[in-house]
Amino acid sequence: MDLIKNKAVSQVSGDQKQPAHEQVYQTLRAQIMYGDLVPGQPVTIQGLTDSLGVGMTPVREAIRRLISDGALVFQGNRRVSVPLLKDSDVGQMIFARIAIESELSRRATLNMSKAEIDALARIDQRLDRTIADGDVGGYLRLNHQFHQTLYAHADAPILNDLAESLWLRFGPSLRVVCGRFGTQSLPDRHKDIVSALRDQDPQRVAKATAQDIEQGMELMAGALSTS
Amino acid sequence: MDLIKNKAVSQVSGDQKQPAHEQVYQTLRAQIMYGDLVPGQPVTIQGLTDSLGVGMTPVREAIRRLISDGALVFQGNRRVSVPLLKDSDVGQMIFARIAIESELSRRATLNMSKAEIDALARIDQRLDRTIADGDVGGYLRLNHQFHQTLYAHADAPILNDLAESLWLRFGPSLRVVCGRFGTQSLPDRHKDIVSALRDQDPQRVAKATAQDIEQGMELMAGALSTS
DNA sequence: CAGGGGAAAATTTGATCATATTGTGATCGC
DNA sequence: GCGATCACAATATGATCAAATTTTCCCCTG
Repeated sequence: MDLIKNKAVSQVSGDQKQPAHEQVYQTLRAQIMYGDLVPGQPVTIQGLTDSLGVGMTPVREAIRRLISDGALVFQGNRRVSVPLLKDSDVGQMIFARIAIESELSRRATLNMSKAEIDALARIDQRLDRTIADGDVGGYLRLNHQFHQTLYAHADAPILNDLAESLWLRFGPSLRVVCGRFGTQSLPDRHKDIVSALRDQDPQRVAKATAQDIEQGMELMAGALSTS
Repeated sequence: MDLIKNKAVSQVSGDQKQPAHEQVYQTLRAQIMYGDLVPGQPVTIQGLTDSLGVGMTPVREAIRRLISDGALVFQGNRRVSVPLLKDSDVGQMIFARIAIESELSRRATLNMSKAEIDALARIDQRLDRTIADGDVGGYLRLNHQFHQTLYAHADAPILNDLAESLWLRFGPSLRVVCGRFGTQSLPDRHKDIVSALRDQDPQRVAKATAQDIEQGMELMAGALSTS
């Protein structure tokens, strides 16, 4: 929905001479990660060429990239759709996210200045407001931004790629869960993370990150199994 | 080198009407993982269309997928090349591989029948022969096949994807190391893995896998830092 | 005579290619 | 050494072909 709108926005925003296939990739990526596309929903090339106003080659390339990312799945009959997670998928993700993102948090801890920690705390404050307002879209974006900002300081591009790949996979399902249960019940261990960061205590930061992840994912697992 | 040869082979082998972009992807993926392409070597679209005998659209799609896999890197000026690992990259990979692949081993242990363990042991025997013969290409393929076969029994597609992504990233560099030091010095904890599998001891399987990974990766790290 | 099953046509979507356009790097002249 | 021009490679589009799904219509059966 409103795919054309997004294109217009991306044209206005300060993008200078980025190739079209990159634009399409970023646009679709955001739509998937923040749940604008429903799990199970089919994604067609021609539909995107029409709504985005670009040729089919850039669209095809963007779709291929997203398939390799695990953000889209190839359904055999050369149909592509947004993946729907199973219970066992969530279990694997809990394990992988805790392993990788705890390590990213640990590595980031000693690299962050006071100002950078403050910036992180400000993101969390805005996040609280979205939860209070029941703004699901805002919550998804800011929650991702919080973790992304933290992990960026770990200076570990490969681990970062792995983490991003996982976020991309559970994004659509998380949206569904939030839509069903609202934002009130969402856990938020971010206060603990920020506090541990100020103390420069890598172990506590990693532990708090793991708890944040586990609570969020368990909630999702529960919601998916009762669907 | 010999890109046309590979195409011919893939046409002969039992592939029935797989789309060309999938073929190209598989071909390039194998060439990267098993080190037929040297790190730092530029990859051009037109070069591949000529050597593979297909149009540029399938080639473009395959390259995009491999970039998302981390198997190729986009060098900014719309140049694409095989990545060259840095020390810190190897450090991240050691952590991620041990975390993910140990878990895969653990999960696979109780799922494997006696016959399947025997098949794994046979792969390892063939592997020993390639080491004795100094057959680097054969070693890379069989080593991968050993781990891949083991992990396939874990029934964990997401963790499997993550592991494959990592293998794809260090493949070219591993080839370089093997080429420099030969196959004699390569570690092989596979005997321990098989033995622990026969005992149905998940913890020992995981431990042996972690040791196998650590030894191999440390060797690679040492070789890369002295280059 | 009505309802359901199946086959064939039509529409929709995907895959590939050929071509035009644009941007980048290199070379040659000043 | 610096700047303009030239050549080449990548990007993007539209056209064309192939495959799959859906729809429709006819025939058979109850």
